[in-house]
Amino acid sequence: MRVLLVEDDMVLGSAVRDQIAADGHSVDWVQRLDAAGDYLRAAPYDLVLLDLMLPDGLGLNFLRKLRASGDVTPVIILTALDQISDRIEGLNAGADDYLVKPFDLQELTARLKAVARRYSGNPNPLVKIGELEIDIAARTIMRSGKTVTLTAREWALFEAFLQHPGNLLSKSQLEETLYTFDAEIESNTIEVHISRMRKKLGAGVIETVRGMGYRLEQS
Amino acid sequence: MRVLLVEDDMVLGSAVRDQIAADGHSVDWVQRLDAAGDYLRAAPYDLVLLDLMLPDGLGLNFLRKLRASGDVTPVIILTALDQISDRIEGLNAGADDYLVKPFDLQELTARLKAVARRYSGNPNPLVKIGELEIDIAARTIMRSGKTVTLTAREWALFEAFLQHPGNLLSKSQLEETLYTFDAEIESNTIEVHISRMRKKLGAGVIETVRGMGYRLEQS
DNA sequence: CTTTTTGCGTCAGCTTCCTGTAAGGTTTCG
DNA sequence: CGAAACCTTACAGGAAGCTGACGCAAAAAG
Repeated sequence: MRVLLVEDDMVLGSAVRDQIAADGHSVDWVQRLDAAGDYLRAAPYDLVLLDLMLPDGLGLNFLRKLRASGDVTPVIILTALDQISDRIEGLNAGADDYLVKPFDLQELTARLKAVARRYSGNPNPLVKIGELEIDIAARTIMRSGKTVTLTAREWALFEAFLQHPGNLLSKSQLEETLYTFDAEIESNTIEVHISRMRKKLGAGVIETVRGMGYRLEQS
Repeated sequence: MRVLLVEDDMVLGSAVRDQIAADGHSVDWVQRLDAAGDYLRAAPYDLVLLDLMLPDGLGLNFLRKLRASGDVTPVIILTALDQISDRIEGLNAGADDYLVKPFDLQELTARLKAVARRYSGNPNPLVKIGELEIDIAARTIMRSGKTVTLTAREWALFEAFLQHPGNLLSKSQLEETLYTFDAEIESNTIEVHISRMRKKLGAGVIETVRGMGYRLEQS
């Protein structure tokens, strides 16, 4: 993986560069933002590590311009700012992840791996059920090549099935995964969710056992 | 997934609660440690998010006591401390993971998933009877590799046999497992159910003892 | 801020198939 | 042989489940 490191602190920069190199990636290290722009224009990178440097918004502006220009290279921002609002601002500006200084280098390694997995090659382990390919970590389901999007509640239910493969789950069990106190729901909420999921996942994935509950098809 | 959030900061707490809810989980949010103890005693949770709040060690003590009491619920600690040694102390106290404030909500989501996944996937014990493999928790019966599906009533009867291995069960006893009230059934309902079960489970599994009742084949 | 979209709980009408009953066949045993 | 006990099949009724529609509220878009 090719990494561009934008960091003005010489000590931190060299430490990060060495760590990334030790992880087996190639690193270009620049100290200034305008130089970073040149590097990005010259060659493609798989990841940019961007130190926001000073809280004057220059780093964020750089990131916004980069995104506005259509560049989708994953960016992890490094920041000493400890306000959540700044972090969110960074993510809104188009960052993919962040690291708060001081961070330890193992954490950096972990983030690198995560981003690398997310954006390149074949990533997380897949669970296959019939014609479905499920990436639990990414919350992604592919159904014969097409992406299936589940809502939050639907995912919660689907996850409950995945965690108990082949098990029969009663409606009350499923309700408990959605609601804190078993509110003795006098309606068919679960049935409706199951119905909506079946429409997305296809028939035959979730089996009904009359009077007892539901079960996920195995393998 | 059922999550207990222990957080005294109202702003951060509500943000975290909303994020967890958006991920499709149910959340109970308490502001004080002793309340957290009550909640944990009252109901099982799949995960505890514990803010250490102040660096006076109270949160860590709470965690240590929890572990000492035999509770193994996964715990992620939230901490403002940015010293690696403090994180290690938290992990030693029995935490499963940690998040350093301020943290990104997506990060929280990722950790939730990771912890939830780490603690799932425990296979159920199997009971073997002849060529049948029975998973009582999953309410699943495998007959020479193929899944056998029993209806609600059939499973209720089968469970009665399983709970009294080798015992002879009279028809009236079996009727009582189906009808809580003494429903004085004037027909051959049990016989019919037994017949239908034998068709699914195979001959020789349920033995008839003329004039007395039925018995499940041993071993 | 207003408008539009989306998620989700509820309801009502429809469909499915479980289940109790009965009727006739088969086995067991005096 | 005959009666009692049990087995098996068929069937109707109704409970359990399915799904399109609606409304509200929250989020996203403008």
